[in-house]
Amino acid sequence: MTPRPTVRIVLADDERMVRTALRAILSAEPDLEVVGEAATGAEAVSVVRERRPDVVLMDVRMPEIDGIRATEQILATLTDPPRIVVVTTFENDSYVYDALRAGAAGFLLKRAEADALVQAVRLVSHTDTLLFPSAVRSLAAEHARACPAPAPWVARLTGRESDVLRLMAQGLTNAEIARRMEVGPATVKSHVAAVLAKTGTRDRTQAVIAAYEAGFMNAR
Amino acid sequence: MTPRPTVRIVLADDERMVRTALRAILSAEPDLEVVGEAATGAEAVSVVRERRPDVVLMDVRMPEIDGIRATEQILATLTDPPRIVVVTTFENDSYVYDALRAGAAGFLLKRAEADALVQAVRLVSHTDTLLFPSAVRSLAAEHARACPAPAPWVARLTGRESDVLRLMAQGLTNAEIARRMEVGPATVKSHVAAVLAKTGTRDRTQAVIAAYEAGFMNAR
DNA sequence: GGGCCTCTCCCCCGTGCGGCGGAGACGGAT
DNA sequence: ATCCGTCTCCGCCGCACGGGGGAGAGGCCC
Repeated sequence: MTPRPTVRIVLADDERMVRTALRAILSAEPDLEVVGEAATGAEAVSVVRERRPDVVLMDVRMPEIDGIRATEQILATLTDPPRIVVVTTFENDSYVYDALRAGAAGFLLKRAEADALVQAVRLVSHTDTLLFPSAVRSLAAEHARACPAPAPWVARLTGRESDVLRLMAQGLTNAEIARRMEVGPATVKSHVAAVLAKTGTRDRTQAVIAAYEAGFMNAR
Repeated sequence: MTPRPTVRIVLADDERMVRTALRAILSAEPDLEVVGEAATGAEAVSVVRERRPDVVLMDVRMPEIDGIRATEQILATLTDPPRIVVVTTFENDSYVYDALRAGAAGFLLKRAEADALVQAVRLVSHTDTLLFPSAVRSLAAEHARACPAPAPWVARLTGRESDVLRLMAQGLTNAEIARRMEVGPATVKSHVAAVLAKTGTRDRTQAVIAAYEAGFMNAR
């Protein structure tokens, strides 16, 4: 393997014992170096600004400023910011999503084995690769929910009917749709009726709901 | 670090050169051993069944059966299945989602550095940790889109107004909502009017759209 | 006691909407 | 040549909906 440069690490956790444990694990590796610790989110921001580490292990729950906000602040204020790995106890924590949105480079469970921790830090330090607990599965499941297989009726809509439904789903009245499509209002009424029939709905509101639920609005 | 047991690996990729390159990279590590190769999805399934590796590096695009289906079959038919890492070329491949749904333990880009590859294999071989390319960001972004920060008007709705909007967004008429809430139709009309005012919409359809766009339907 | 908000309910009125039935024109299938 | 699907448009009818304006009961705050 290529000779590894030293990875400079800052630990942010409000519990001293956790920091000590992490330091012990990481310091045992010759290529990893803990260059700073912080017990609060605010402290984390200033310590990172000062020590310029390669990687930050950030606990989510901390006094004053939580790990998510601290992550945001670090990424927003520093040029060439460190890779931030968010650490938490429970994997179905909703913090996962917040952390990702905040720009965290990785996510780790506290129950992870020492070995995994060390390799995770190395991995995240020199790649754009995110690493992740099995909580990603729920993310993927959520994605599946957000992008359901298009309902059968979607394929049965004619071109104009799709256009009409799309405009309906933007809250336009029949008259507005007619103007937008440059056809007569009566034509729009016909298309709307066809859409209602094919979607099995009784009014435009239900049709719009069907469009959303079918992921019709996400397509194209 | 703890003494590492040997990680047995199967490579599945339809291009011989890719397999050769991966084998060269992985074999350079004393603790990694390539115990089999496959050029098609079907072959991958049988080779894995035969060699019982710890980790499979699976290309998505392969003849006969693609990597996703092969992953599904392996996970469905084998007890104590290997950890499967799906490999692809482009990171915004929609295969990412399919791979996760199929139960892949990890996801790697072909452009990943050798170093990252080696560590990824080690990491995935002995943890339940998924590792991931920056494509996760798009997943997270998608999640953010599906769960946008609630629009300011959401907090301004009273309890009953929220109830009414929720039922509106299920396609119910005012009369149906009234029955469902066990109040008079006139009451529902009042609440609907309040909802329209607070959401800045002009009819129930637009209100329902606002509810969907604000992630109001995902809440609770 | 007096505001203020919420929930409840009433009236009238105009209209956008959806249901019904029909029709002419174009084009592709057979 | 015939049928079928699509797009275009017409009239009529009933009603659910939304706007406007109001009102009483209960709770909360000061």
